Amino acid sequence: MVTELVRENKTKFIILGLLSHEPLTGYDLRQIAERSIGNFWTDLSFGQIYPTLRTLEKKGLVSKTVEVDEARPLRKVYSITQEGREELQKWLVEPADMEIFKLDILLKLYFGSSVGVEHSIKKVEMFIHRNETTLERYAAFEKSLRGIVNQSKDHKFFLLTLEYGQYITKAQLQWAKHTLETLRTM
Amino acid sequence: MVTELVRENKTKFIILGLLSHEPLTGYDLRQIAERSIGNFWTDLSFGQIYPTLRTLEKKGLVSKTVEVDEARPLRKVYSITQEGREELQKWLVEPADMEIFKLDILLKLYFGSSVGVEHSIKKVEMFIHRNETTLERYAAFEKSLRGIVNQSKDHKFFLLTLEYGQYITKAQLQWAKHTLETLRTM
DNA sequence: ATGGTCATGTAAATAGTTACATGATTCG
DNA sequence: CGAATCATGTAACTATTTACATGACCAT
Repeated sequence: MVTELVRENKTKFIILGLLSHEPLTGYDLRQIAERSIGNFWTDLSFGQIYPTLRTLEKKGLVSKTVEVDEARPLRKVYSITQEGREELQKWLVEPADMEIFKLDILLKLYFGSSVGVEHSIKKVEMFIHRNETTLERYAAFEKSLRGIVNQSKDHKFFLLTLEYGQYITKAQLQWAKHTLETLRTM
Repeated sequence: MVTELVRENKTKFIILGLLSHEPLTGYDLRQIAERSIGNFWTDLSFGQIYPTLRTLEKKGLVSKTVEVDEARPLRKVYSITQEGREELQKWLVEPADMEIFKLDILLKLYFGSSVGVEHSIKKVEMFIHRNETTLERYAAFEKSLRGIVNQSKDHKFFLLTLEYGQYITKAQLQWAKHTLETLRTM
C-alpha cells in the first residue's frame, strides 16, 4: 500500500497566516514573522520568502500590487485572496503536528563526559543568562500588551503565545539552576 | 569582509557522540539516538545515517569492522577513532547554539481567529493529553534510572536531559490548562 | 564616510525526509 | 501466514541556509 505522505510546507502557511492579518511585502514578512512568531518558530529567510511568494501567486493564493514611489525602492505588496483564505483554513482545522525541539546544549551536556565538567558548567551559566534576558524582554512586552489586549482578538492570541514563552523560559531557568548544582558536585 | 560561516552538521556530531560510548551499526544508531536524545532532538533517519557514516569513514573519524555471521544480516560495526574523538571534543567545548523550537500548535493558535475557537480548544486538549502521556513515560524512566544512576557518569548526564524534559513538559501542561480557560471565555 | 534600514532577488550548497529496494529470521 | 525486527542502502525530492548582487536614503 502506498501511503502518500504530503509534507506540509509551513513557510507557505506562515506567509498566508500573516497576510490574513494585513497586506505585506516580502521584506515586511520577515520582520513581522520575527516579532510575532519568533519565540516559537525559526525566522524566515529571504531565500524562503521570495520564492514561496512567487509560487503562492502562481497558484492564486496571494495577489500582488506594485507600488512605484519615486526616490524609494519599489515595493511589491502581497494580499491574500479568497482561495488563499480557504487554503489557510483547511490547514488551521487539521490537528497540530508534534512539537520540534532541538537543544544543542543538551547534546553537548549528554556527550560532554569526555571534556571535563567545567565546560558544561560554563554552558549552563550562559544558558541561564540568556534565559534571564529573554524573560525580561517578555515582561516588557507583556506589560505593553496588557494595556491593549481588549482592543482585538489578535492581541489575545499573541498574549497566549507570549505566555507560552514565559512558562517555558521559567522552566528552563529552574532546570538550569538545578543542573548547575548537580554539575558542581560531580 | 567575508565571514565564512561553516554550518555545523549536527548529525555528524550525534553519531560521533554515540560512538564515543560504544561501537554501533547504522541500524543501532537510529534506535539508540531515539532512546537517548529523542526527547530533545529529532530522530535520525537512515537517509542521514548511512551517507554520514560513509563520509565520516572517508575522513578517518570512524572505522568499520564487518561482522559476517551466516544466517544473520551482515553487520557493519562502526567505532570512533582517535581523530574522531578529537573532532568531537573540539565541538563539545564550543558554546552551545541557540535552542530551536517549532510549535505547530502555537502557529495554529496564533492564526486561528478565522476558524472558530472550538478548533483551538480541541487542539489544546489534545496537547494536554499528549503531554500527560509523556510525563508518565518520563516518570517510569526516571524510576528505573534512579536505581542505577550511581553506576556511571553517563547515567547522570542522561538523568539531566530527562529532567529537562520533565520541567518543560510540566510547564507546557500548566500553560495549556491556563490557555484552555482563556479560550473558553472568548 | 560608515553603518543601518528599506527593498528586491538568485545561485549554490547543505540538510533532511520519504519512498523504494532487498531479504532473512522470529514471534504470535 | 503475516507482521515485526534486523540490516543494508539509494534516489528523488523538499526544505533551508548562506552568500552574493544591487542600490538608495538617512542618521551619526
